[in-house]
Amino acid sequence: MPELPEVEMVARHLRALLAGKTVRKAQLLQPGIAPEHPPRQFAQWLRGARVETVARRGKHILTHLSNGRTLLTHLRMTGRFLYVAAEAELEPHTHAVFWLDDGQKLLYSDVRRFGRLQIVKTAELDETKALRQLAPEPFDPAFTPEYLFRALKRSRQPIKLFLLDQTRVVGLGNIYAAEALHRAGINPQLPAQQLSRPRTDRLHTEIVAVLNDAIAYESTLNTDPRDLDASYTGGTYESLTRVYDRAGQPCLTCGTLVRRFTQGARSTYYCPRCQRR
DNA sequence: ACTAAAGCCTGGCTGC
DNA sequence: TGCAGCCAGGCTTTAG
Repeated sequence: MPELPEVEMVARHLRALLAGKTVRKAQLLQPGIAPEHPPRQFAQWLRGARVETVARRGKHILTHLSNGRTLLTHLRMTGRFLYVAAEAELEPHTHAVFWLDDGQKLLYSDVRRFGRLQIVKTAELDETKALRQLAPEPFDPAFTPEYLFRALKRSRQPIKLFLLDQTRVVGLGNIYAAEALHRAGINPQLPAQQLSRPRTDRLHTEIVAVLNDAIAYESTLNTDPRDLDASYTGGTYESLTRVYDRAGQPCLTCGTLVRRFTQGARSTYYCPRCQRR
């Protein structure tokens, strides 16, 4: 389940693999993953386009093309790219194929078809629905403790749900939201607007730190750009998790048993001792 | 304006 | 053994 650090790794690897290369031909096999475009239109916009660079915004991957368009990708839960020889068999659940001018092809595969591809004019990127509402990047100077405090004050939601809302904070998913709250010693049920200013500063620090730690860790572990999906299927972030998916096991800080409960229809993990309201 | 919940999907696991 | 039923969860859409 790629969150910001895993998407960052995929974007970096795609950049290394694709920058300067030309898409000879593209094919959309499963139109449902690109609902904005007819498959032929999708293929036409990519054919002959050179990849200028690959960037990331939140959990979206932005592949900038020489024709003034950008391929927007969101992997959601199980989306992944594979970089294989042009004559290689297609992986199961391959929904799009991009033949490159280096004798390789890029596959987009997604078992559950939650992920989405979209092609937009690069000049209109910031106005697209997918990106328009997003909060500042956690590593951007605009993401300050003041920003976070003001956003928290406007919400009565439990803070865990607040952290998952990409219009307030970008990049956290279920795993890193739980980890950031654990590191900051905050109970996931606390109403967002009740977080004090000092604890907001601490939370801000831990959000940035947990994402940075994950990126640093995955960077050392996954150095081959061709391992495009190893960063989130190879058991990387699990090594960083101190509460996520550890219900019934001792908290790594204090030994109290980690608890799990359902919040917003998904599992929240926390330590009842370290994370008081 | 805000929050809550349903729906999208399918593989893997559990329990009968 | 086989199979029904549940679970995983990011995001959009719909309902309240």
